[in-house]
Amino acid sequence: MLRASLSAQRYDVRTVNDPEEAVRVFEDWNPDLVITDLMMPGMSGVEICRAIRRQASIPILVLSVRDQEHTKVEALDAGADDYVTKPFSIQELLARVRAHLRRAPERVGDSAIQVGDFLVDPAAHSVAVAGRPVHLTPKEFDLLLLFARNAGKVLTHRVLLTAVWGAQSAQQPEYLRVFIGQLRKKLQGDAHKEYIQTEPWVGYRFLPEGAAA
Amino acid sequence: MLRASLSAQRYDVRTVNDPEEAVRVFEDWNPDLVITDLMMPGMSGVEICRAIRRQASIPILVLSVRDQEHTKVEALDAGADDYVTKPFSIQELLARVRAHLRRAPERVGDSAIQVGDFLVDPAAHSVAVAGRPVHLTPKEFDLLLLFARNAGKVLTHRVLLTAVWGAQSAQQPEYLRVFIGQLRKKLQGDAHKEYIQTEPWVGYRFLPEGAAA
DNA sequence: GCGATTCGTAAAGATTCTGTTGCGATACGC
DNA sequence: GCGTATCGCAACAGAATCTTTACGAATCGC
Repeated sequence: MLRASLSAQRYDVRTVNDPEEAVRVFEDWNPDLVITDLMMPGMSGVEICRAIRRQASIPILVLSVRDQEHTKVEALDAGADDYVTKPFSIQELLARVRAHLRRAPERVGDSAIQVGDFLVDPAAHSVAVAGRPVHLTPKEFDLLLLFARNAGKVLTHRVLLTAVWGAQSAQQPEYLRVFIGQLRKKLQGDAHKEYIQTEPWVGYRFLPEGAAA
Repeated sequence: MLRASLSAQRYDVRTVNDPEEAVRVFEDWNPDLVITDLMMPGMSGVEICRAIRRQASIPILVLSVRDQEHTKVEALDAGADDYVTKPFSIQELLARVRAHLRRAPERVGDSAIQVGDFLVDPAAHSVAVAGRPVHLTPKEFDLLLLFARNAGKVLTHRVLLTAVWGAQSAQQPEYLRVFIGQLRKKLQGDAHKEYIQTEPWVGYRFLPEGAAA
């Protein structure tokens, strides 16, 4: 029924019945949005959220009969963007889908980013600076990815912290100081370039071209 | 109660009671997320969504006692990103807030302003005068941004002070004197132009084209 | 003209932020 | 089970910014 309604709105829809098929279709097809049930044979919806989040940043909409608080919180914190309790109105669901897709064009895809001296590949979790491969830990990588996607702009402490460490850590700028330091050290290499500028009281700015140190 | 819960999570919260105050606080303060009731005296939540969408792309979360399908659809299509029906669980609301803020860095929206000799870019926190980049501290930048957005108009002391230092500092014109002086010094460069004019007993006027000194 | 208020400028003091280091806890692979 | 890599967290010196004060010059009302 859901499928029919979505198709009627001229969305291109694929339905799957088990997690394995989901993974396969997901990788082959690169959807713009995922709607999943919390109860799936073999893998919970929460695990699905996490699995998708590792690969892509598309909106995830979770459906469930369960209306319990902690279930919702868990799913949302695992990366879901919305949680709709059954039974739900089709019109509402379509409106929510529209709302999430409205944001879609603003989202940078998960393809590799090349800016300035940098090549950042989210899929491979690899980074190269001026041709030289650099090994980054997951948190360092998240940080750099965010910078690469917003090259030239100042990212505030709060934005960086919420994106990498979660909203509850938004008041801990110590983390940032430490990881910015590590990133600078790893990125610098031989060239005496300064890739990450400090904007005191505000945040940091990433210059992929580098600035004379 | 909502305010207390959000503050407890160390969010910086402002509560308003009517649409006019909402607009004022919104413009002065530039929040990262808005939570609004659908029922407000004087302006419907739907209108609020539209009004905010015209200016910014931050997430809007609508609360309401109304659980009717067409109400939800209307709000979501008007620009709301989420619709939560009362009574709701605080934990769920907090989780939804986290989910929306997680997306925040992808929406660094404000576009640069170009007027006269000036290029002011809020996203990059950068300023250039006649092509020459100028470094400004945060307070200086806020001040210049306000001027750039109101080029040619006289901004009163009170307006400037409340915008940059907050309402409680509206009676401290010393701040202004000091910072206007610093701005003039930094902006002037070689060209002997006067960009900020004093309007005695009233305030200051910004002329992006510059006037002969 | 004269007093009162405001304005411009400089500098010192206080405050907050930043970069760095180090250590223990935890998770992971072998 | 063990070693390694990563993360969270605290402490510190140093830097950048903000606040406050002071004083001469300019402006206004009378």
